[in-house]
Amino acid sequence: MKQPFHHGSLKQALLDASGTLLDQHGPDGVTIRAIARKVGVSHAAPVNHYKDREALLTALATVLFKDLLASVKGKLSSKDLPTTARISVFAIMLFEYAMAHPNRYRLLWHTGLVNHNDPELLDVMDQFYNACCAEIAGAGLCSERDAETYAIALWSLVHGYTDLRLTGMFEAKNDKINGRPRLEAMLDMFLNQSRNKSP
Amino acid sequence: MKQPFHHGSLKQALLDASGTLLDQHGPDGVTIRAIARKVGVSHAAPVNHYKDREALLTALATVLFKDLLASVKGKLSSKDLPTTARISVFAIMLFEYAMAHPNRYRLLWHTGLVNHNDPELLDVMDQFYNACCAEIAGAGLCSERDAETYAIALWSLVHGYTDLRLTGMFEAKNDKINGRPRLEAMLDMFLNQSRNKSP
DNA sequence: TCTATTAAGTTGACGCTGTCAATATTGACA
DNA sequence: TGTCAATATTGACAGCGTCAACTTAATAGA
Repeated sequence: MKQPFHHGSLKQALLDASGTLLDQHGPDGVTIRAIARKVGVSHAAPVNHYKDREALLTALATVLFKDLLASVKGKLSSKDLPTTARISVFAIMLFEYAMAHPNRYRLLWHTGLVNHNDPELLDVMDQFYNACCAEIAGAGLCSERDAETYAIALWSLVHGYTDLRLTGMFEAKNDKINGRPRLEAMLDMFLNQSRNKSP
Repeated sequence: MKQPFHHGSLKQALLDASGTLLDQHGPDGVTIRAIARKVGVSHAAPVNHYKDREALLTALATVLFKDLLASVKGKLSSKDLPTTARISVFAIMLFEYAMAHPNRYRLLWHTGLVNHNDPELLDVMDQFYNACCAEIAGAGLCSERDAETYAIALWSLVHGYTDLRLTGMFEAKNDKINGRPRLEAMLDMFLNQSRNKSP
């Protein structure tokens, strides 16, 4: 019963191995054959659990996104933070995740490898978006009418900076002020300016 | 003299074919062998002009980036616009370029295919960054000390929204307000808030 | 003008990839 | 025990990037 079939829980093992390969060798290193080798199974075994490489990487991206969302939500619910600080935490956690696990963050948005129309992935991304909107709405930084635009702007700002930075942008320049300090300065700008606005 | 060698100007022909393939089939469709077929040359001919696939795609990305920069600069110098409008033009042109040529925009930032440490590409990206900074500095929306942060924030905002949108984000939702109108609303927010700030 | 040199293009091979069809094995259930 | 379906293996195929060996062509020097 423990090992109901030949391998047992190959599906999960494939996901685990994929995650390791992703961290070590980047998205391009996560090949079906490499995964199979790592798990110690023949090169065609994975097809029984995932239709093709895209399906496997989409599943991996979904798991990673879920983890990220969970840890963000966890951190936000555990601490009792002022509303604008909550937004910063949200943004900074995203950025720090990407810096700690660049290849994971790259996979999440890799259109060539991941199917962003997959319902499961779409669902967790939607939850992420809603969490972002909730933070903005809760902060009361803008009119309710503008909340959605505001939330998208925040997400775009963080994702844009993160993505640019992962390509190496700004690295050659003032790298002591770039990175997280730069992000915090941008958030400061973004949030403080809003506070100066009358409701 | 016109055709100094077998093919003549194979190097340029390879670039042209790559551009067409990119538009039609996306970055993954731009394979060395497909390019060679399109030009009508053997599969190993390109190696005489580009060390490997990465070198070829990096050259293509450099050309595309140069074109984009030129058209942005052209538009900005031709019209006599108020300073904040100039920033919007800058941002909107970037976004519209990506919407008109999604695969080109994807290639520009595709870390797996393009070498973002290439000096030529680095140079044109630097020019782009400097142009962005110049617009911000010229607008006088913030203290000189904050200009760099402001410029990076603007670029991050536009790139982030563009990139998220290219993955299909926000498409299922209110798609009449998303896209360019949403970007304009975000820019409005971003710029107007700054104007309310005392100097 | 003839020849030597070198750049440019061809051919064929290698190992890698994803995917599929055919086959073998295993566990579960009747 | 015997059947069946799920699961894994094997082998094949086409496509890919890249390299080495070879052929062709254009230029440079005598």
